[in-house]
Amino acid sequence: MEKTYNPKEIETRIYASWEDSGYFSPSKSGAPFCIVIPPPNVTGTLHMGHAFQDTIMDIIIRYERMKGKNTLWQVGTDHAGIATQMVVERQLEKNGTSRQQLGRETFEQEVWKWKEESGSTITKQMKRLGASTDWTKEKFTMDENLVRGVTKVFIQLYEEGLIYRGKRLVNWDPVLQTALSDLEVATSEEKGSLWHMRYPLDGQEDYIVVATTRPETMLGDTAVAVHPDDKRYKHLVGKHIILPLTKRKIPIIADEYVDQAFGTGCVKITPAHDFNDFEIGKKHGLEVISVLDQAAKISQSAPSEYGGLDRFEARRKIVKDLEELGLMHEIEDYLLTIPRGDRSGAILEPLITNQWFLKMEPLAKPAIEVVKNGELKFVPENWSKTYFEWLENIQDWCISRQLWWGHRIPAWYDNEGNVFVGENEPEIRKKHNLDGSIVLTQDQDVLDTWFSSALWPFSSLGWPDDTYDLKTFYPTNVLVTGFDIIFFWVARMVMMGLKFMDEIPFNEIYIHGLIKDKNGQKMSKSKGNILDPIDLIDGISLDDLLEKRVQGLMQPEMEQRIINDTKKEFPNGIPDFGTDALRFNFAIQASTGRDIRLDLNRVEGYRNFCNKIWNASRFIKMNTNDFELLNIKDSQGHAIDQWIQSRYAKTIDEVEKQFGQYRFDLAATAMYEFVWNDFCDWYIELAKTHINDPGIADSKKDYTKNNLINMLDAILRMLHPTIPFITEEIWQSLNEENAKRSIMKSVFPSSDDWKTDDESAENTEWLKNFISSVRQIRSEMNIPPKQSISIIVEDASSLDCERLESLGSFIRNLGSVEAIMHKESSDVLPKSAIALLGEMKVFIPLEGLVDIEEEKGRLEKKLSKLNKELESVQNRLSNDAFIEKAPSDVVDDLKAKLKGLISDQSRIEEQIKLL
RNA sequence: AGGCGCGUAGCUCAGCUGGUUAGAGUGCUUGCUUGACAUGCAAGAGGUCGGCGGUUCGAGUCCGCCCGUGCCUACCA
Repeated sequence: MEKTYNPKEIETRIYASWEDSGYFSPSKSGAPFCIVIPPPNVTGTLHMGHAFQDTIMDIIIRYERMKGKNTLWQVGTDHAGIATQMVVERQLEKNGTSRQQLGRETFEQEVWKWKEESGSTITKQMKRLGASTDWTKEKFTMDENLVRGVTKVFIQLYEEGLIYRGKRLVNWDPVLQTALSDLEVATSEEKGSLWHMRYPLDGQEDYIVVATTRPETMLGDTAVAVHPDDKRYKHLVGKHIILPLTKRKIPIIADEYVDQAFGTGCVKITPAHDFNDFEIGKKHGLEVISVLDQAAKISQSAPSEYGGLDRFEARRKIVKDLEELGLMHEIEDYLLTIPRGDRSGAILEPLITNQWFLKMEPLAKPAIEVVKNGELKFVPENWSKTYFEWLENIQDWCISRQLWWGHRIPAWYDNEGNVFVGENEPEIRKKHNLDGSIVLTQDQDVLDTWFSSALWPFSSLGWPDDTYDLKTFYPTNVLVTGFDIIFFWVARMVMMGLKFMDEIPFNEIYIHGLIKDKNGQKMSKSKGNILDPIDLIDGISLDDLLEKRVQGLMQPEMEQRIINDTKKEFPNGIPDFGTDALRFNFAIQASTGRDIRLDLNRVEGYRNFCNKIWNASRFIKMNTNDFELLNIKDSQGHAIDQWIQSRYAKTIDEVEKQFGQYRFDLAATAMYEFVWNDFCDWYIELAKTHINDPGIADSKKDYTKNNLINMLDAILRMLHPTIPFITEEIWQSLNEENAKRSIMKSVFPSSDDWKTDDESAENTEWLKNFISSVRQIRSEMNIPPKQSISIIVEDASSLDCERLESLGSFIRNLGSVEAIMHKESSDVLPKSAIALLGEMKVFIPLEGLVDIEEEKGRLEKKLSKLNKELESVQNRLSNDAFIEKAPSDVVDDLKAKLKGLISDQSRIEEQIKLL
């Protein structure tokens, strides 16, 4: 072992050896256990959220693998239609071309090229994180079998009447020029205006006032609506107004949808450009006039002076024109909800277009049922509520996208517009008996990316082929994901799994929190607060970090702020913490909360933890002749050995319990505390004394030496799922046999492996308390650590005496005590500091060491603390209701405690008097 | 508007079905070049658990209201 812990060197070397070993592949023995990865965007990079999620999945997989399961962590990436197309288009733009100039086929080739170039980034990052995914089975959502799967699913759903095509109002992104599903709409509150416009009544000199946030849509108004009970307007229902600028005569209708209290109580109805208006239009048989084209420019169906104007230019012109006509009643500042595309950020436009839809209700019902009946569980359970809420109010899913990158919709049209759905053109011709004279053209659209992602749990395992993986691993065991994609992905996978596999895709859904920055802000490129997990692993200079954060900013005006914030938060850049430290940090932060704030100070703390493990191992190596296990006759060992074993057994039970309920934070805490506090701070220190005690026979010491090695081995195996690299490195160096194997294929420890001797364990607890008391006095009395002291004990029980006899050397060593004396009744006690240990008094003579007054002060402080507690205990015990109603063991415990407190109190008081 | 979550030490967070003196990491103070580790060791200070009320023998924990804060869903022009 190297003298210093150097994570980087260890980690890259070890990952390569794992990959070569083939250990990530299923062992094909034992019960199957499988996780499919939420496929990241193929051209993306790994962010902190991925790193966190991957760490959790890897902990689970490594744990189950060590438990002897036949494990598969199925890995792969998503083609991410919109995101990827956008990136490539931006690149083309830089090179002075566009997808339109290239044409569809060339463009697709360009995307594939880009995918090949950048697709490995995320893979490389995952490897740095130690992900034990089976890379030989890596899938991509546009792989051959997945394409076949998507087609098969589409055809079947179409044939069952669940997929249909229709001219509907959809969320339209005028920048990307594609339809989006409801889920891809991100609404934000933004400042705007509410324009109150006068609409002249037909044949009268009067007008009514309507309010709108979007005056440009007035060109497409086909009615004005009022509430049927509204007395102000009752007489106008059935009459008409003359729509300004277009001179169109449109009716005044009555509909309960109208809120009388809002604005004037009159609503303009534009069925082609508003979802509500569309419904009202349908109900009242209104004309649908679309006045915007796909780029959100005014279309030819509007008066020619507006034709071709961008929607916002049109707005300004219309407002101006109405003002000139004296028809603008009032303009009010207004806060409104703006729908934006979650990818492009463009303001969306409700637009009438031909799209493909999937009927959701029949699919949603069984998906609700499996969670209701407990077949499928959310962890934490509460998330099922969110899941139900969405599924119970589900809308049909617009699955077509006007993109070039994705799964092409398997539908063809003839010249008359007849639709044929099938695997390919020849098949369709055969099936429908269409001869060569009939021209068929394929639908130009592709499917929503989530359509193929919904099949992932089975398509990634080989479906529609009947593969070993599919047979063995479906349904998978657990899905690990964030709450932000419960609708997008989780619910849809459940629906598709039930529909096409007749089984749920996974038994449990573990929903974890989202990684936020130090200030609780979501990490995003635009905020400039993103961190690359690799930069926490390898470290990064401030300059490099700044460069990364301001590169390719969408809003360059943010640059200065980002630079300032970054300089403030990371004045010296980020140090290299290593993968294991980052993983341990993720594990210990993985509690049930929704936000996980990254705190580099904590990561540093866990880097120190790794360093601690490293050095403890070095110590053991040095003290055991290179981890050499000795032949021993002693089967029990010393009390300290029994104690650490029993602590270990408790810890491993705790770890298993917490892993079982996805509380990686509690498991990690238990491991941390055991390793550092129990093993390093106490056991190793005690073992030093034991091993170096010349009065003890080597045969006795050998047990402890072996125990150090065996405990280390068990600790490494316990820690391995969480911090795989350092544990592998040390474990392989334990002996020659290990060097040829891997800790990842070793057995996860069990408490059954350790006999625990409570009596020995208690002796050691007593010893710890004794040493702590001495140290406490030394420290509080400012007795230099090197200065040896003598101690005198009084009122020692026979057990105390026995323990002092057998464990005295530890006290002398760890407390810098030169002599321990028993006070005889005739002895005169020198002025001393006192500690109480049960019935026993421990005196430290202070002559020549410290001021007596100081000890007095110390005791008085102790006494006042004691008195406070005593008071509270007495109060409770003097309460009859408590005695009567509280469980007897609680009462008994408290009574015993009272006794102890009273004894301590009187003894301290006595001592104060003595001083 | 509805739903969900959060508010515990300076900071980042635990605290399970209510029961000793509310814990950890980090930071802070004091003392230590201890033969594994100063990425360390030992000791210590620091909290009226957001507020008010209720249930209970007993509340950080359960209930209600309020304040602050975050997220999700929804058709107010």
